[in-house]
Amino acid sequence: MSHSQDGHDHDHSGHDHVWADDLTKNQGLVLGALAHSEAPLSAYDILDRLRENGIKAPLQVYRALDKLVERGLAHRLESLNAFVACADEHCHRSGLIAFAICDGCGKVDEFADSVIEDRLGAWAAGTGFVAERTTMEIRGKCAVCVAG
Amino acid sequence: MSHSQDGHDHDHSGHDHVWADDLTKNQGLVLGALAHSEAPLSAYDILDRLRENGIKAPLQVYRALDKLVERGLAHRLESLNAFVACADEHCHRSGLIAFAICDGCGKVDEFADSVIEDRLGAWAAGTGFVAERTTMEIRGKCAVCVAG
DNA sequence: AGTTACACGTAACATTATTACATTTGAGTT
DNA sequence: AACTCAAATGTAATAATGTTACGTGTAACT
Repeated sequence: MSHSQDGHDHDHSGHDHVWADDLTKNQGLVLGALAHSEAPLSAYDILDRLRENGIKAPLQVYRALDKLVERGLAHRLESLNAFVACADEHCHRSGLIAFAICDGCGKVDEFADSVIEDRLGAWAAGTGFVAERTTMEIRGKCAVCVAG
Repeated sequence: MSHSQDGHDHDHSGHDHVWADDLTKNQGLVLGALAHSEAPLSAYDILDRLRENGIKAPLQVYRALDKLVERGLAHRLESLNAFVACADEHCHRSGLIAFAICDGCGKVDEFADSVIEDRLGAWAAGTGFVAERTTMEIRGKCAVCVAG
């Protein structure tokens, strides 16, 4: 069994990046699937890609995704009901992240904007609303798809 | 049959507001259901509330919702897979709208912020991304629920 | 009447997500 | 080593959300 839970995996594939050394087997598989995909994957997309790795039920995928999202290693795209690996190599994302999702090619661009964050903070301060999680998704076409 | 398609409805209920005079029967029913609800409703919530009005299948609800959202009379909350009536009386919402969703009481606050809109516009201009639709949803607790 | 566009009705189905319950694993403790 | 607790896993069944396909009704226009 490669990709074991003990963290002694020797990166046999030659190009897999080790994102974190304490992922469980299922979490590693799911994050791997996301990282190798150009576009976001639905939980069932992931399930289908990991059947040969022993993943058999949706719940296994959803549980892994929960943990990955919780740790910021993956993100959920609400407007797509799909998931992506975090684009930030070291996952030091400060706060609010915005996603630009191309409806042409499916690629997702991830960016942060502190001004927007401040603006939302100001609104929250004014109304007494306590924000716990905010999602921001722009749907449209990327430059490449607009040109083509 | 009240709420007929011909627009001659006389507001028999005494407190229903006429949002637009050219809604079809199903659209009127769906918008009415949303407008009378404190919290967002899922398509199936709406379906259940309108069974006695002759609505029998999900598709009838989804079709009406599509039109209402298209016209800005209702909004879809992606992070909830649910819908709300537009809070703006005259539906003159300029552009981007943000939603603050209270996970305590379920109420949704709707607001616009031109600075955020400008910021996103600047990002789009910089990358060549053409935005068609953007969703922004803050999940958390409203002042009332934080206090309680 | 013929044609077109749009809304509607109905059934079947596809996709996304969760509940319930049993089992295994790993880490720390005695 | 045996004990124990928390976390992760395995599996089946089911719930919730959304769509496809196909036929009908209705009003406007020609």
